[in-house]
Amino acid sequence: MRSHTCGELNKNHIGQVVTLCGWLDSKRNLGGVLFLIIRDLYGITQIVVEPSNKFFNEAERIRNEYVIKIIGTVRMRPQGNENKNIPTGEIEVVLKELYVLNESKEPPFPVADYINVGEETRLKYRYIDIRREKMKKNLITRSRIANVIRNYLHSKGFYEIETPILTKSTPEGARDFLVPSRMNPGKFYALPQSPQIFKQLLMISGMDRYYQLARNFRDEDLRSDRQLEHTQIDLEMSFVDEKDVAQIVEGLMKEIFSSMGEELTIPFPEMEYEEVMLKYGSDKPDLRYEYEIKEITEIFKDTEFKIFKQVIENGGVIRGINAKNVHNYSRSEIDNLTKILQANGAKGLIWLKMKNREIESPILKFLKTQEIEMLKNIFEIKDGDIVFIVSDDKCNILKYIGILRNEIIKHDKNPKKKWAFLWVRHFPLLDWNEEEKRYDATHNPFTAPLPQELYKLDIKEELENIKSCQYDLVLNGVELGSGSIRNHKKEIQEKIFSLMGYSNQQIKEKFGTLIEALEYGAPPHGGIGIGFDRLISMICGTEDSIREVIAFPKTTAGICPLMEAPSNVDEKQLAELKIKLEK
RNA sequence: GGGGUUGUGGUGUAGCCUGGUCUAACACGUCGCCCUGUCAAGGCGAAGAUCGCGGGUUCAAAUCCCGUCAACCCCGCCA
Repeated sequence: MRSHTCGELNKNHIGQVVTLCGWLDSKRNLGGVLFLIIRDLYGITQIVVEPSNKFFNEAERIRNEYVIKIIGTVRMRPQGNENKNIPTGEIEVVLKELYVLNESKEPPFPVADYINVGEETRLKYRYIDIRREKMKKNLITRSRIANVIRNYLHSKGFYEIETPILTKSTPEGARDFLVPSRMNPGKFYALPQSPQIFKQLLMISGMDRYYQLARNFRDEDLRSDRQLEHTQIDLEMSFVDEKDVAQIVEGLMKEIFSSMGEELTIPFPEMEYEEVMLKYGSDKPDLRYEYEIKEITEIFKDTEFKIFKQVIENGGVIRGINAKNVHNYSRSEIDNLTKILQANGAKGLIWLKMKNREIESPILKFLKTQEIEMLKNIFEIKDGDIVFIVSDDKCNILKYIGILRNEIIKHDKNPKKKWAFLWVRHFPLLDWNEEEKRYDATHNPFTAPLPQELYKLDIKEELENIKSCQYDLVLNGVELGSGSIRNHKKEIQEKIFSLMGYSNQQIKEKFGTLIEALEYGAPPHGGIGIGFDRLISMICGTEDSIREVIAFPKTTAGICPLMEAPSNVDEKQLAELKIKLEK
């Protein structure tokens, strides 16, 4: 139907008669001469219509977004009239024939990137929104990266294996989406929260290396970085340890970023969970920035400042961060910071400034010269720096310091790195759930304890101290992926389930298949799931919103304004499912 | 489940705090006319909004109050 796309013509095509198809992007009628700009996925091309042209009247009539086909001759633009901003800017096509393939109503918003449009309108007319450059670019990037992932993993011996969408409800973390079964009235399929059990079964099958760009479903409230369904780079490998998995993931990330023209250094830095919490107050610190937390409890062991004194007497700690001199914090900004911390349970926030070589602080009168000197040393305070200090018990302080560091980062516009990857390793295996009076798996119940920590499974006091083979991949302060070496021994897996409060009966009902499979020669195995939407949104720079890299996302209320889903269904459909709706 | 922000022609915003001057402003888009080298074309003109919806306060409500709906952000939740 067409000889070329709207993005490829240049001076090498001069003299050729070409056929282009696309949408009318804009029309500039100068009275005597008429310019039509035709657009398709690949670009835009200028069409010239002279008044003598028999299609002039027809060309004047067409409106934006009409679908047209044109035949014309490529020629050089007159000197001085080239448009350097577009690839086809040195040529234009002189119209010979014009066909309107379809008309269009006036679009609800102009198809132009520089026009701001509310998200709701964009989603309702997503098919028009996607005609715009940004959305087009994001979706193409997404597809290209998916291709890079597939090629890379295949080159490393992985096979993509599809797992069921209609499957069984398993008590993982989130609420399941349920699908009633017509052939088995009263019973339900669940949509998978992740292919976790299937991929472990595939390892037991001997598939050795599995991956899938898998859709995961979770019936929980949405956020800018959360949808009801999301895509995950899901992979699992047999006969591996943590290093083997890390190597594959690092190679994969390097390949992905390199395809976008970004060079990554591998291996990525790694930190123990305990260390990262102590240093950054978060299990997903943004390491594009350097701000490090310092322990200063010892400095104040003889302090006269009441609050610190009390904290220390109660076994608490005092920690602080030098926010440097990157931002001049106003009084109201400090107040605001204090409020944020107080909202999270902190008693307050102490600051310390060095201005013209003099230390300023609301608690200056309580500070001894010796203490000030020690603070200067430990925080390496330079003129203009501001230091923030919080104090509380050992547990709460981690939270405050994490919040504090994030707030400091918000005021710093100059990251030291563009991409800061980090492995956080050896998360605790179990977490006491006071409400339910049982242990939760901190990440995933299939995670194996570190081999040297296995003995602690039998010691009640040690249960919360068991370190696991759980690792998270963090990028720029975002939890990008999470994985572990799994339990391949039935006895250990059963023990962990029972610590999580499941009776033998329940274990059999909920996880029977996996437990049984573990008895038939399950190899040591492990893997990871990486958030594909988040990865793409970071690469596309869409400010944390994964909706910008998903063709047809849902609103925060879980509604698709385009399809108007969810919707009512016929009585007949319900009757077939033996379901009655109560009014 | 809780908190916050927002809702004004087709689109994006101003006006709201401090009610009257709002007969609702601006930009883009749309429509008409003019214009032979534009390219986010330009000039002149026009149409287009009962200010999300419902109630209340008031002589008077886009503006204040209550309720409600929707969108967005956050907490809870999301191994």
